[in-house]
Amino acid sequence: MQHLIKALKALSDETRLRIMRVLLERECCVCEIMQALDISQSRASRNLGILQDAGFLKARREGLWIVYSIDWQTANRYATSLAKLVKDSPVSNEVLAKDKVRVSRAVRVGPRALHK
Amino acid sequence: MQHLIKALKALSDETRLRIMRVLLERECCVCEIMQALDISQSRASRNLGILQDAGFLKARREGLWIVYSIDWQTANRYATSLAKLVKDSPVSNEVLAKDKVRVSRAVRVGPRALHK
DNA sequence: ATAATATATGTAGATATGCGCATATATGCT
DNA sequence: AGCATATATGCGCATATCTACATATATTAT
Repeated sequence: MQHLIKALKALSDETRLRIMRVLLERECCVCEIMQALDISQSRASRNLGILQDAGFLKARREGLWIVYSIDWQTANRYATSLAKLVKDSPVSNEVLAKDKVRVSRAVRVGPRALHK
Repeated sequence: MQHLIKALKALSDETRLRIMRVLLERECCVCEIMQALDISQSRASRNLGILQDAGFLKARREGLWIVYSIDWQTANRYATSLAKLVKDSPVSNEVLAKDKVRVSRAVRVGPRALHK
């Protein structure tokens, strides 16, 4: 039951749902998530970490960057079900729409270059 | 997005997941939930209220009792999807097993009779 | 080795959540 | 009306959560 609770808790947050929606578009490094959601570096990193810990995301390093993406092979089966649910939920939302536009323009340029 | 968050938050709590599991067995009044989970009256009532507010449960009055059950016709479509997810999640768990036994023995006798 | 850069994390403060206790509310009975 | 019973809710407290700021860690290039 704890795995389910962990997955549910991880998802019950606006920032993290936004991250999930963005990562359903395409994989991103931390700095691209910052740009997509227009949030701080620590906020992006921490929330990505929470989603990963709950089994939603996997990460790989590419030089200085760490690229996060949705883990459809995760050990936490609840995470997969919930990720599907999010994917198939047609939410028309102002915030999500903006995120989508920004992620399409996001580039792999770090926080320093974004002076944040 | 707020409806989804509300539903997810409502479910990400052990007490409320236990309540959902019990109500998947059969409808219950507050005092039966108290017995099934072995929790206090205010705790049972409050958590039932949270689940109802999130769209998971419906309630009807029967004399002094208020009977809660899972609302499969709820206005919150996310609640339906999530309720199905919970229903189809085969969790073998000590706590849930005990709840199941206790709810099978629970009777419509109020808090007063349970001296709580 | 040093510097530059991207990401992770310790800390503190603000806010949210969950619970028990006491009390309010609603219904049914006499 | 008055009383008994079942449920809801105001309140206070303990704990959890979220964020920004500052700093630590890891990688790459010189």
